[in-house]
Amino acid sequence: MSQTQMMKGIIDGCLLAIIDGNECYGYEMAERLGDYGFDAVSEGTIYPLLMRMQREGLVTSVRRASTAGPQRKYYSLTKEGKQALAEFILRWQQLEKSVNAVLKKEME
Amino acid sequence: MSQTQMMKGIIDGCLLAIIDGNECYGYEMAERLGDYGFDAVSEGTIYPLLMRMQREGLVTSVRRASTAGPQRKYYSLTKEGKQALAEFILRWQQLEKSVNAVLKKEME
DNA sequence: TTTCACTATCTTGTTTTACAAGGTATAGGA
DNA sequence: TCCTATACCTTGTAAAACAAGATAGTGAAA
Repeated sequence: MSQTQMMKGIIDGCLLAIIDGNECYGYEMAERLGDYGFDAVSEGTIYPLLMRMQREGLVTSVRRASTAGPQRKYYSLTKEGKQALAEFILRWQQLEKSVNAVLKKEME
Repeated sequence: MSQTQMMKGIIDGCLLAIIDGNECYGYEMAERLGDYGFDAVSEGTIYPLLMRMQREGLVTSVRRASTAGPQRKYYSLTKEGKQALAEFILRWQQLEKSVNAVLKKEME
């Protein structure tokens, strides 16, 4: 069991939350997740995820010049994306509750 | 994003916790997870997981007769299994902290 | 001036996960 | 006798997360 495996499906929601807070681009999202305490999330994970979420209509993107390198692709949430984020939060809270219930009940 | 995807890698740890609490068999673990608030976890998920964990030396099993059906396969944790459980708990707590940090910081 | 480090995106191929669906078999009750 | 609940397992599928590496722009040091 790696940290990796526990991440599945959760990064999506966290990306939505970050984008909702403020228009953001992939490279920065990876850094931010690191700041929040996640194991370094690889770009090979983030970019395909962002592209999938765009395909699904949860986010839109615009390219903008950077002062320090190639163009950035800034993402924003659509109405569907905001909805998906709200649903993610509910599911996360339910999951948190369930796992903690198992750990608490079984660990004493 | 389905509930499913958020589960990845977490069921393992919960099964270890359940087994640690008390010797248990697969069919019952599925029921218990349901009781703890998880979406019904399919047997197609649980049995392969248990077999993998046995292959990895985290659990051992013994067959015992049941009063109400075919033989049950009771699982117990090995020393390695207890170790894996302890590691899971740490990783879970770290994950919980990180996700909540993202949600809190970005949602205000 | 060329080379290095950092910034930034994307692709390919692999491993693993979770599951749906279905198979097998035992026991007890209607 | 047949149904339901109990109990285990297998096969095939879709998707997730990543490692590794390709591509390219910028600026600063050497």
